[in-house]
This record gives sequence, structure tokens and C-alpha cells, in this order.
Amino acid sequence: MDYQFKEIEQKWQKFWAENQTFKADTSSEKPKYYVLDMFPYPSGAGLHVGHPLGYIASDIFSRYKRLKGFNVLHPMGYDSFGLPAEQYAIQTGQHPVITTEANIATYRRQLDQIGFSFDWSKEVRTSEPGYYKWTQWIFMQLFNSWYNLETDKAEDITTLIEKFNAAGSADVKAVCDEDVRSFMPSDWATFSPEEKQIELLKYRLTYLKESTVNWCPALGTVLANDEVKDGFSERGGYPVEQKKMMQWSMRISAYAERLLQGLDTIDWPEPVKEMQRNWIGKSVGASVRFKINAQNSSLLTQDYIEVFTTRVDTIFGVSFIVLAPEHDLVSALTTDEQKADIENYIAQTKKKSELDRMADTKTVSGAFTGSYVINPVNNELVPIWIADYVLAGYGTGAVMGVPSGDQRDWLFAKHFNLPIIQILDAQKDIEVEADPTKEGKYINSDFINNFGYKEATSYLNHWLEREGVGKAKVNYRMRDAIFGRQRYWGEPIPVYFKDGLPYLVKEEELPLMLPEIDKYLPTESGEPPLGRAEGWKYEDQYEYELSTMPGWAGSSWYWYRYMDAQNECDFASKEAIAYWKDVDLYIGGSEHATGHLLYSRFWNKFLKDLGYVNEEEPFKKLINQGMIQGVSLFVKIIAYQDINNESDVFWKYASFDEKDLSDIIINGNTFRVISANRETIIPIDKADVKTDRLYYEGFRQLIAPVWNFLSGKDGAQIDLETDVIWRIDNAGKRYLQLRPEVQKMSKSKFNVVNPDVLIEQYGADTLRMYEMFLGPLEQSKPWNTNGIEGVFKFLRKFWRLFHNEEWVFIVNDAIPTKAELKALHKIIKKVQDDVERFSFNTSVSSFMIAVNELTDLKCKNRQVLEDLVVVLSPYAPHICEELWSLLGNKDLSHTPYPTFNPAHLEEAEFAYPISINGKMKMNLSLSLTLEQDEATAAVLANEQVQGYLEGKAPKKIIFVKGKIVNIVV
RNA sequence: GCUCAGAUGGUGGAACUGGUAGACACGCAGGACUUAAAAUCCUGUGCCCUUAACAGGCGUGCGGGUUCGAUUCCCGCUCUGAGUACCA
Repeated sequence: MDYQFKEIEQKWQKFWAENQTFKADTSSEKPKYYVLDMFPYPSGAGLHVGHPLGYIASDIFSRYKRLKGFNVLHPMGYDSFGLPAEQYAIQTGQHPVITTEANIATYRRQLDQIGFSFDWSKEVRTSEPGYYKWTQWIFMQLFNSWYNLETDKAEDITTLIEKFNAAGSADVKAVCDEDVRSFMPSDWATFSPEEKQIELLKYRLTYLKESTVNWCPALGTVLANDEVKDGFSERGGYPVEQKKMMQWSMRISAYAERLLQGLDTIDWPEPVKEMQRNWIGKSVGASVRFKINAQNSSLLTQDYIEVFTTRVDTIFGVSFIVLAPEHDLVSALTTDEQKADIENYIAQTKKKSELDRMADTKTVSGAFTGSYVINPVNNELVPIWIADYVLAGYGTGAVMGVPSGDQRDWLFAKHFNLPIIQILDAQKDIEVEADPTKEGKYINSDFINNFGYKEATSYLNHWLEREGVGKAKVNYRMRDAIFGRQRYWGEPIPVYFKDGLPYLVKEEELPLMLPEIDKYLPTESGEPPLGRAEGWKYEDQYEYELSTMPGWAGSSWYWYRYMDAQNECDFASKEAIAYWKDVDLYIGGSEHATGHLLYSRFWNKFLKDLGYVNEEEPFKKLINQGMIQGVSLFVKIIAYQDINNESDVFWKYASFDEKDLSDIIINGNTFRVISANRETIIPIDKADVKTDRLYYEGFRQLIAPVWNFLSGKDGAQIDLETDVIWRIDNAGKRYLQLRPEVQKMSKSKFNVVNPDVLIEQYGADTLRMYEMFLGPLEQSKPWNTNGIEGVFKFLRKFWRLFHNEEWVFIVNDAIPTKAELKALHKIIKKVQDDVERFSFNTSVSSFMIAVNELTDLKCKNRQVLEDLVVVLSPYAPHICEELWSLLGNKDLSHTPYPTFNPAHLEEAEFAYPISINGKMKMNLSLSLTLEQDEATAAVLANEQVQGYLEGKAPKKIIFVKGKIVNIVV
């Protein structure tokens, strides 16, 4: 039989499912290996060809590791809480559970037909009570913990209470809120239970905090930052405003240093590590207190302004202090004369949106408060300004302005005519721009004059500390993470409120089930959807927390649940965790670099501190697969204005590359182009991609999406004959020139390619190999099916190796020839080298070479072909299983990978490339036993070589054994 | 602006530690089989010049350098993509 991929693939997929071929045991003689794919959200659109790329790579790796004798855990599941199902529920009233189930079914069907070796007995879904029970349980552990800086780890809250009982707050070194109280043990004893709760909440690793959220009144919901674009909701384009709300937060900042240090211990792509480093944003510097010298100091809550600086050495160059306009001290510092100025400026700042404020970094603005501080190092008076380039949320919301060393400060000083003081002799051209150099010796700097940078910094840090006005300090940019959203489709937070204070439900009451509600919208009073749940009260009287957990909750620990997915007593058994330890290989997209991958590391470290897990880092090796992009075709729409009638604007379609669009004549009238950059997307399946041309007939069919694009203009009517500037091809047919553009594959771009179609046409094995053949795994690349035929032909050729002309299966038991063994062992070695370094594309080429060679050798040798089947099986498992069983064998998935024998690759001779002055001229076959002297003699004795030398004497001869001969003349 | 990644034929890409650049595949051209087409098979295919052929020149984004020898290492630049952005 010819290669019947459809039957073969169905047969073996059924076989694997029925025999639970890929079920991983939690105990084994074999070493463990854990291969994990990033948790997918089962979207309604199903899989497109980009999704399986990483899964195919991880599957090849898993299958390869099984052959290499590892006990492999390779699970799959669904991060099934999420916004799209909820959005659909809002629109249609259908419960998100139903949508989610249906989507998962589609996903599963699509995954199954690609032939993945997942252990489905360990499937998890974050939206199932049996799973989210443990997400809630982890939340409770966080609530019950505090971060002890002395032991540098999280501890149970009871150890904090013990400290409060024994010694009050003085001894406690914790990561906590800024407004914690100082008290003696005797005070603690007199606190009411409520007072104690309030105080403890300031230490807990998850706590309530007033935070600003993106509130969209039209949608009645809170949006994540990435759902907001330019101040409008991405979906629907409704205005979004900032609103303050009490929100749950996670004290991830406690782990900032460990999250940073841990990066050095894991094998991750450098860009991801770099992104996390930037996100954590560690700055080493100093905090300095400047004493306030103000008129109405009675209004002040403190008599100093604290700044954070990374250049404490420049403190003698300070010529002003700038506070963020939102800084608490601003109103108290403002003098009567400056009051109007300051209020005016604050009003102006408030008007500017967050985005304007960030985008407009060029304009210098600010206002003087009228007050001064005293520079502690030289007792000079320094004016206090406010300006919006200082951010309230970073450091202390105050900076010291050193114009000679910092460009922003320099611009500010220039603009407001403040002094620019040179502080290092190496600073150049500080009248033109700031010079941030650390070179040279200090000048104008009193007691650090003539010091160098390092010396000055450490001296000043000590000096400031001794004077009690500052100290060395490390600052992190990373803020605590908001943990909650005002949505329905998420894990309920296991908390109820009594007298306005949060308390945990009892552990045995978990899971706290997501209640049924009538509509998936906020209540009339603006409370989250859970507020609609009838009679949903703790012990029938206390309000539950109404927000649910954010998307990242369920995905921050899921790899542990896979180890022991059915466990009802623990999130995973001690034995399973001890055995599987951590993820050896994690494959996924780089879009999770600072979200999921950071939160997961945080929860992992926390669980380790409490002794529930054993590893400090969850993911030992990470690979980012590149994005498979889609190609969209654009047509340009150009607006023309009638020069004689300025109010009349016409939208016209035009091809690309129209020359000189400044003035053109249509229908006898002169028009001026007023906008030439509106573009619309043409669905790829309807356009003729090959020619990038959209013909008149095709355009007629497409008119609807283009129409929608235009419909912003009232009464726009398109006359296909006159409003479109057609090009004419050689055959006289009208067309528009389209511009192909590479973009993310998405439904809205009409460029999605569904793998089902390809599997139908070529089969899963071809799809698997073709996706790998496209190029390096990490690289992003546009999808095209140009080469898929080649891969399909390869599999047929491979199939034919085992068959005669009449498609009868035929192999022989002869002793393999030297050439056959060479071809075989080349591929045995190549594939193991390639897979170990995740270079899957190169092994596909090598398989083709091997099959070409064996075909040329007319090899029908059982021994050779059997090994070849095993080597190819991780890539094309179905065809290999079929051939393996035709060869009379069983259990291909756990067969040992063939042993590479270098002896088969050894050659007696090598065709040396002979170069003259580094240019390759010819090949000359020489015995590999020859050393430098014999080899050069043989080369020089060759007539052809002498011909190239043209009688000149060689100056030098380079001989690298087995590589090259280079003659220098 | 900053950080990171990248640039090789008509296309996707290969060349792993400095050692024959363009493997493998697509596409294209020619041929075989066929009434014809599809499928399949064979041959050729970096560019340029010349040629009947041999042979020659140029070639890994651009300009330099190190080296017997550079796609690979170093310096400078251009372009593309990704991330990030008043972070003190």
C-alpha cells in the first residue's frame, strides 16, 4: 500500500489513548524528566498553526527523552478562567462553563489529531472546583504569612505575633506597609482584636490596599492595563477612567532580591532574564533627608524631604529639589505668593492624561513652591519645585536636582534659570548638556574634593548615616501586584468581612464555590457581578469578598498539580513533589516574560519558604518559541478633496505605488490628496496572494469589510467604476495592487491558518515535520505552506524504503554494508546532537539526506531501517509506529534510542580542499594517516597543484589534519 | 532615547570550536512517461563576464581590522524586529 496517512494516524492515536502509552508513574527506576508547555487558554477560535509549534517541539523532545531512558512527565491542561468566555456570557447570557467546555472540546480534538504524547490522566483545568480549591488554599497561606527579613523568608503569621507579644514592633524586620505602628509588647496586649487585625494586615503577604484601577463605566468593569489603549477600552473603544478601589495585593516586592538573584541560576533566554531584571529594576543608591526651611512649618507633617538618588556623590551639585505634584507635602510647602502658580500647575497636570504625561517628555514644566530645604552637606538653601517629570509612585516621589550630571535636571535648570554646578573636573561642556560621567576628581564639593567616584560614594554614605540624615539604600522599581478583578469568571477569594475587616473562611470549607448569578454584569450599585448572587453570605451573615482572582492566580502553581492531578488531600503529594521536583524544560512564548514567569517564580519561592515544595526555582530551562505570523494584504484608501469645493472629501481606493499623489485628476476634476495613510486589510483567503493583486471581481465580493471601514463617513457610496483607481494588467483586467504585510496571526486580521485543513490534506506527521522544518524554533517567521509538499514527499519516500515497486512491504536480513551503516550512524548522531540543542529544523534536513542516501543505496536492510524508524519516531510518530509494527516489533515509544558508533563514520581518505592564499582551488584525496610533512610533500608533488603555483615557491604551507591545506605564495 | 535579537541565492533556511559558503527544501527552467493533465522520475539552477567547452571575476547588510584563512572574532556604521521608557 502507498502511504495512507489518514488510516495510520487514526489507528495509532487510538492505540496510544487505549493503552495509556504516555502515562507517567511517580516512581520509577529511570531518571525523571519534566517537559512542560505553557498553559493554554482555550479560546473559541481553536488552534491556529502557530499554537502547535511549541507543542510539537516539546513533544519531539519528550518522545526523544523516553527513547533515551527517561521517565517523562509531559502533561497538558487548560487555564480556563478568562475574559473571552465571560465577555461571551455578558453578550449572550450563556454560562461561561458551557462556553469553556465547548472550547476545550475543540482544543482537545485538535490536539489529539496532531499526535501529541501527553499524559492526559493528569489534565487540569483552573476553573474546576477541584483545582481552584488549591488556588484558594495557596491564597490562604499567603494571607497567613509575613516576610521576615532576618531569616529572609516567608513565615507563618504566628511567629510575628510571638514577636509582638515578646518585644513589640521594635525587633521586627519585615517587608510591610509604610504606615505600621511602633508599639511596646505591653501596648500589643492592650490592642483590641480588631486593632490587631488591622496591624497584622499591614504585614501579610496578601493584603488590602487602595489602588488605582482602569474603570470603564460603559462596560461596567475594570480593565487590565493591556486592555486599555490610549485611554479607551480596546474592546468597544469606550472611555476609561482612573478609579481608586480597595484591592487585594500580593507582596511580591518582598521577593524582589531573590527573584533577581535567582535569574543567575536558571537556563533561560537572556532577553527574558533581562526583561525580568528591568521589571524588578534594582537601583543601588542612597536616601538623603533634606531639612525643610519653610514659612508655615506648623502645617508640615514632617520637617524633612527624603529623596532617593543613585548618585549621592553629586550631592554638592544640587541646585534644586523637585517633588511630584501629588506629593503629600506640596500644599504645606507652598507659600502664599506661589500659591496661584502651584495650584495652576497641579490643575494643568491633572488635565493631562497619563499617556500625554508619558509621551511628552520634551516639554519642561514645573512650578516653584516658595520654600527651601537645607542641603545637609553644605547647609546651603535649595529651592523646592514641583514638576510632573517626577513620579509619585517611584522612590519617595522626590528627587534632588543635579543639573550638571543629569540631562532632565539640566533641562529643568536651563528652563527655570537655576544654577548648574560643576562637581567633577572631568565633566565637559556642561553649558551645552549634562555630563553624567563618574570619571575624574570632585571639585566644588567641600570635604570630598579630590576624591574619586567610589571613594566619594562610600564616604558620603557613611557620613550621612553618622549625621543621621541618610544612608545607603537599595530601591526596586517593582511594585506589589494587584490581585483581583471585578469580574465573575475567576476564582472566588476565600475571604469574608466582619466589621469591615477581612477574615479567611475555614480551610475545610474550601473550595469556596463560584455562585450562580442572573447576569454577568456589575450590580446597579457598581459592585462586581458576585454581588448579584442571592443569599451568598458567609455563615448567612457576613459579606464575602466580591472580586475574584486575576488570570495569573491559577497559572502560578499549575505545574505542581500536574504531578498529582487527582489528589484530594493536598495540592500534590509530598512524594510526587519530591520525585518530579521541577520543570526540566519549559516551552512557551516570550509574551509571558514579566507576567506569568515572574508570578510563578514568586509563588514557588513562597511555597518553598513554607516547606511545601523543595526547589527555589520552578523552571530550570526555558525556551521561547517564535511567533508564527500571518500575512495580511493591505489596500490603501486615499482621501481626496475637491480643490474647488473644500468641504467635499472623497474617499478613494488606490493601489500602492501610485506615483505623485499630490494632485491628480479624476473624472475631469482636480483633487488634492489630504490623507494617504488609511489602509484596510483584505482577508487573505479571498485575495490572490501569489500575485498580490486584487481583481475587480474579487473586490466586489470583498466590499463588505471595506465598506465597514469606510462607514465612518455618512452616506459614503462607492461606485466601483469611478471611485476606485484601477490598474490594468496585460490582459486588460482591472486590479488593485496589494501590499502584503507580516503580522501576528489573529482572527481580526483575517490571516489565521487552521491546522485541520493541513492535517486533512497531508496528515499530522507532515504537519509536525513541516512546522519544525520552517526554521529555528526561537525565530518568528511568517507562515507559508510553500515547502510542505517537500516534507510530504519525504515521508512517502521514507515509506517507499520499506516497500518494493508494487508497494509490498519488504525488508531483508542481510548484513548491512559499510555505506548503509555510515548513512545510519550519521543520522543517529545528528539527531541526538540536534535535539539536545533544540535545533529541530536541522534534523529534518538530515532525515531527508539519510533517506535520499538509503534510497540511492537501495537499502532494504532490516537492521538499518529499524534503527532509522526509532530515530525518526519523535518527529513522525504515526508512520514510525506503523512501520515498527510491520517490522514485527512492539512499544516503539519506550524502545532504546540506537547507540551511535563512531567507527562507522571513519574514513581512510579525505578529499582535502587545497587553497592557494586562502582561496579554494581544488580537492585532493589523501590518506588520513598522513601527517604534515608527508601530506605537504604529496600536495606539492601533484601536477595540478604545481599548475596553480605557476612555478612560484610556496612561502608557507598550512596543514590541518582532516580539514584543509592552504598554500601561501 | 535605552536594552536585546537579527541581516546569507528568487524563497524558507544550512554551515555546531575560525577551515570547501549556499546543505536540505520550495520555486523556476529543460527533459522522460502520458492523447493530455495531474502524479512520479531525471538534469540544471548564487551573481557577473566570456565561451562550443575549459577557465576567470565577484559574492554572507555597509566600511575597516586581526589571521595563512572570517558568514563565524574585534571596531565603526546602516537597516529590520521585539521589549521598555521621564525610575532619580
